Amino acid sequence: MEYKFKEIEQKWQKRWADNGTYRVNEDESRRKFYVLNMFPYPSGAGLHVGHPLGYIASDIYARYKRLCGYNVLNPMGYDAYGLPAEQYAIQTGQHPAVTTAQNINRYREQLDKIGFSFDWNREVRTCEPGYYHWTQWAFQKMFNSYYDNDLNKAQPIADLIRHFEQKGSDGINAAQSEELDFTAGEWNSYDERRKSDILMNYRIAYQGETMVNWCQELGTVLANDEVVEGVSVRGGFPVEQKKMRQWCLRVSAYSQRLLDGLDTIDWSESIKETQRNWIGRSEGTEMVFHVKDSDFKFTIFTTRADTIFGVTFMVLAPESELVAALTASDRKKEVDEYIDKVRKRTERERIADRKVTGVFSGSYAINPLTGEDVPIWISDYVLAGYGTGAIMAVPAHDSRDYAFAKHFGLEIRPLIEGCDVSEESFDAKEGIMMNSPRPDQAGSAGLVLNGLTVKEAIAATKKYVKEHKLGKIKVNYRLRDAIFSRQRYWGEPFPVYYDNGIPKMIPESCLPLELPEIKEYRPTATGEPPLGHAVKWAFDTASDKIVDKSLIDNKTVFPLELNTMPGFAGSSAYYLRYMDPHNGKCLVSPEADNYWKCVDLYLGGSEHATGHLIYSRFWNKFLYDFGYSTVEEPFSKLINQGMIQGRSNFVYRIKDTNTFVSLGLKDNYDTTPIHVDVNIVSNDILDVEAFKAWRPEYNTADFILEDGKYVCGWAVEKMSKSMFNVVNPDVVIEKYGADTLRMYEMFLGPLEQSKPWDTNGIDGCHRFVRKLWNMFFDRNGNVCISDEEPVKDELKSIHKLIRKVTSDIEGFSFNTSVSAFMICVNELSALKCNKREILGILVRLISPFAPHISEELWEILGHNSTICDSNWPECDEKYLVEDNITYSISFNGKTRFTMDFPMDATSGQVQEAVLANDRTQSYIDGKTIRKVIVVPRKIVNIVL
RNA sequence: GCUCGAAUGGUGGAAUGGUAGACACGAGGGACUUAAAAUCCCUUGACCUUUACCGGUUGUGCGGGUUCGAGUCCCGCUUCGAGCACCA
Repeated sequence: MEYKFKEIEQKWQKRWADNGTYRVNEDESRRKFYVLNMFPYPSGAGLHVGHPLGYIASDIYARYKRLCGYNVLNPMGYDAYGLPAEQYAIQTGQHPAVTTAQNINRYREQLDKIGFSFDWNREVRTCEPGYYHWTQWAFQKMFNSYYDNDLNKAQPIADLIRHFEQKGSDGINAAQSEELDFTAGEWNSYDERRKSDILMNYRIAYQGETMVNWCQELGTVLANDEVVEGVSVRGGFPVEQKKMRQWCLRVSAYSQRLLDGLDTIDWSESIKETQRNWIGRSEGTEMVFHVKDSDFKFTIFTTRADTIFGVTFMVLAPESELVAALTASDRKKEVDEYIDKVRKRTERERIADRKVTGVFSGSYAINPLTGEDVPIWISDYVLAGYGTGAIMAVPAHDSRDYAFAKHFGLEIRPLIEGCDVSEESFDAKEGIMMNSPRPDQAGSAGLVLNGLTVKEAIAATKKYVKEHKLGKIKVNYRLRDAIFSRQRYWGEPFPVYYDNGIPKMIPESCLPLELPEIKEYRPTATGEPPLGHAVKWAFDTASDKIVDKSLIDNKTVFPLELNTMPGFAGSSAYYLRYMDPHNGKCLVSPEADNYWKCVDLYLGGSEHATGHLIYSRFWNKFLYDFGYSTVEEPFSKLINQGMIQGRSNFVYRIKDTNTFVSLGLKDNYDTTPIHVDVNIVSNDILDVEAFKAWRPEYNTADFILEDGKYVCGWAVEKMSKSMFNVVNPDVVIEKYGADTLRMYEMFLGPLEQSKPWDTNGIDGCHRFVRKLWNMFFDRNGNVCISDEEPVKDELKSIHKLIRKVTSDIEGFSFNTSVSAFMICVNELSALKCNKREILGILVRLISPFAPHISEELWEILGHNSTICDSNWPECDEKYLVEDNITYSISFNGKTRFTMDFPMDATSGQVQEAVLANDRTQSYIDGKTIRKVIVVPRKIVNIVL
């Protein structure tokens, strides 16, 4: 009988949907397993063949786990807020909600054809009020919390306020933007605005002044990669560095926990390393420097306290608040000019163009150990955002300080024996220290490091600094707080209103605050974000939501926050929402959360290593602190599937003609390669007629063929429209069916590796699927299943497969499973096996990979229930015992001959006493064999 | 510059330290067929030897090392890819 994949696949997809086969509920009597894919942003281009790779892999795992008896949660949804829909709206006026819904429908159509076991009943969309309710809720919780460094967790801000009222800032060890110092009396005397400002210093979601790339013309903040040479990429408008009040999340408070958590989860080492890098923990010393002839003092951060005797100048970041205080009056003009110049440059430009620049402030600091005067400079190689924005410069042992010193002719004082600093600095943290001032010298202050190793010297200096109260040991992190405001329309509105300019939360009972309709998606004429167009919304909603309408009498200021949240807001806790997606009372019920706990297997691209995967870990830790999430790390195992790249095809046009020459002959001509649509090329052979019809200009094209064919060239490139190398899964399914597509995507190569989509190999997988199908039918197309007892070889073949596929799936080695299926089907076909028992095992093993055909064949085998409700076959090792085992006998390292030794069928042991033990040395025959090395189940080398 | 990966036939890729190249594609040959499609069988790393069978040499980016035995482990390179990058 013919394998009609289209009918079979439609039949089963319909049946699964009608019967709710993949609906899942919390069931305390069964073990749970939570499989999750990073949900997609539904783009207008639809899915290409690379998108489903991870979904297929996770679906295989989910189906496998289900057959193993687990209650599997395998949900899918959409990250629906995003820039493309908004930009499309600006161009066309089409509401982003409309385009997004269209795109989602298209995605769903495409996904449904692939035969996933998603529980669509649990779908979430981040742009729906029922969903973003909980994004807004979490934001409010963060606003109402601070991070207690002693307890190492987030706490209600009310506790902090109570502390301020009773004791002021004394005894507070909280994550903060800057160090504040006030008494209870002072706090109680502050007005509301002052109190609000102070609390912002501690809140986990806070408003802060941050440096941003501001584009006046576009009316928005731009990311660094949207700015080139001081102008916006889009439009070419000038961009300036500007301090702006923005909502931020105090992610940095969680730095240490984010770092420690990495040791508890099963992620790839490379992605953990990326995150460690991003968090950037560095342990060092903060030291206080007094300013000469002044009461002023400032703090620097260094990891090389040992180099204190090599300090020959200090450097401040241009943005540092210290600059104004430390600039001498006669240097003010030059300093101002320098600062002005620096301000115009974006951070990116600063990094790209590393010319040494700087200016002398006119002030001197006093080295706390030697009492020496040290000139204070200002330069943009010091960053305001890291450490204290000020450094002690040791040109001999830091390459950046070295470059600066060389450029401005400052002293370079080496501290390590035998190092040569005439050409470059000696940065390595190794060697023996020298050049400390002698103990009897003025300024030695009793610390002599000479003769110590760098490591010892760092420790000694730290100890000294601590004992003499010159500073303290400090851990710094590179991780910055996340800027959480966007001047956009298509995002979650902030549940925030302003009362005389003081931000306040809309009552929780009034959430969600819904996004209004607007007519114009650009910023307003007055420079407000797009939501500024929704004047009525901004006032009326506020008055609806806030009981006291008298709060909004001042109509010169919008009472609602007009910024929206960034893309990562909605994707930070969606895995929790899937557990209980329709709950209107809370993000997730404690019962559901307690059952599903965390994601057991998370699949997604590695491009989210420093974005989503940090933010959602932070978000979850925050929720965990308040008991809203039961597990501290949300994703216990992470697999990063590789990207599927495009495989482009080229034709070669002879210059200035309309003649195209085949690949093998192109070197005889002067040709230009031209991308050709991969859909009219098959196995690199061009469909010449389709090519002529492709574009009008090729209508009259001539061809120089080889062997009667036009052979195209190829290259691996990103899959994109402009390369004409996009392959749509629908087209593949139309031609081969979903089961073949699924098999082939897995067969293509290791899951975590990037690889090009090469349509050439798909025939092999299709052939395999058909071969499987044909095993169930005789020559006349009638079902031909036998109830005879399986023979030994059949049992052996199928149990080998059980063992292989089980371990492959557990190890995410899906490509080798597909090979194993092919081998097994070939073996069984050769044996003309049509035994019901064997085939039943076979289709169950294949079902996670090719669910439709498996269901159909399962039915043909006479089962009433779906294959999803069957169980995973178990391997019985007794069928795998070899009859005999071959040993190679080596002589001086060369294989001389091989011998077969019989094996005991029940014990699996070799029936030769002399070979009974593993890896033993034995003497077989006093004359010739000296040593026997036994490798179990494999080969035995007998060295003569 | 730093960190992490990777390197195996014409191609995608297999190989708990134990017969390298499974499986698949492509290619070549053959069977069936009026023909095509489909299907099936054989060959397929390179080189040498042989009429043929048999047999041999060499071979996993490069150079060393450990081992009876290395694609695999260790040391030192080369190249490619990814990420971070003035982080004191």
